[in-house]
Amino acid sequence: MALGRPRNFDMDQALDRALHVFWRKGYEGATLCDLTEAMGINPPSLYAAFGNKEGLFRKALDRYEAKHAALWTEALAAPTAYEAVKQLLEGSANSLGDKRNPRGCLLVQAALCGGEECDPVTKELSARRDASVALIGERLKRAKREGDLPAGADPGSLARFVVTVIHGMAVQAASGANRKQLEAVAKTALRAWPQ
Amino acid sequence: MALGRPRNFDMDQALDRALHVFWRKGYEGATLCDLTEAMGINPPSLYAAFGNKEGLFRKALDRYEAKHAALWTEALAAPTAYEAVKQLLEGSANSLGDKRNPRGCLLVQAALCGGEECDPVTKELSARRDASVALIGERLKRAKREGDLPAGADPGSLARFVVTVIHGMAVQAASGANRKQLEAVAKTALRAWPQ
DNA sequence: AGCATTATATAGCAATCACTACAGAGATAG
DNA sequence: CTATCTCTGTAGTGATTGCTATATAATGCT
Repeated sequence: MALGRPRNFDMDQALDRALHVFWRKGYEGATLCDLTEAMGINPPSLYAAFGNKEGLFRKALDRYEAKHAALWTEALAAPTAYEAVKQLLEGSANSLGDKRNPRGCLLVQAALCGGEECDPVTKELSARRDASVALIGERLKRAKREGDLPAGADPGSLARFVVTVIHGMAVQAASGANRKQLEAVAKTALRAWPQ
Repeated sequence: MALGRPRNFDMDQALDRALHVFWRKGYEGATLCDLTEAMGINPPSLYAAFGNKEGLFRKALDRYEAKHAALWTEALAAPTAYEAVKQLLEGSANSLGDKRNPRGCLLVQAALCGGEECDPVTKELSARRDASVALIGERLKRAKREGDLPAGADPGSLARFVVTVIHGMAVQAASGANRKQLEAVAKTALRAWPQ
């Protein structure tokens, strides 16, 4: 067993609470007072466990992505590229329309921009959003090789379009759009599929 | 002429400078120190002219929208609904890809979420974004009455889709997407047009 | 000139920010 | 038991936040 006094709180639960705060208020908007209160711990415990505010945010971000990983891996494993994108768009609409969660998407609204002190966070979020473009792009390149996409189709542009719509839905969700409206957007976007 | 000591700075230029700061750093991220320095004035002058930080932001927001009004009015005045939406999407791609401006869209990134003190700003931005959905929706309803849209088309959903793509492009632009990539997204989105 | 009025510059306000020094509590090891 | 180690709660750190009190400068009116 570990030496010294044992930790008095559950890491996963505390991280979930922190995630919830960052999700609602963004990186800059979430104060340490907000965070410690929601996590049920005092500042020294937070700093001992997570380093600092940015470290806590990165852990919460990992947790956020882990919760959405299933949707992405399952969607991208679909037999056809169209089916994969359909699952991504509809799954995103469904998730963003879930009223049990805070509105919107953490990767979009936590720090689209901000003061200088949150520059690394802004860059990190940007990189993770770009990663999803690359992920879909790889799936669509494979589809093109397999003849699952018309010869004229551009996997890169198509991937960027899909992610653009998902992030646009995240903005809509942040404004209060409901699941039905988001599903209609997803359905409309699918009409852009080549042939 | 006005009574008392005349103002020593140009309102429009100062507002442009403030807009630029809010555009890059968002509402919370822009400090009064950032703003006064960029505007070339001292805090008392700012407060005398604009009331407070939120008042200044609202004025900057008006100025931002005024600069984009031409694109919208001209696009919505196009003879067909398709041409109107085409101009909106391509115009947005062009504007968001302009490297002379800060990245992204002020209405999206200034305060998608935040601490409690910026709640009215978040709501104001949300309302203005919704207004653009309504604006396009009205144009598309007219198009349907005129037979310019198929009977099965839903003007409301279509309008929300268009705005969703534009806001998604704004997120892409905030991450550094260039004009060419944004134009490709706009082109792909237009394929979703009914019939 | 003298007064009223408005803007400016200096300087600093209370409140809040992210973060930490310190002492004690709770565990293991010997 | 004592020694050692790590976590916890209290209480606060200096820095920065949005904002303002005060005195002075610059104008028009009489």
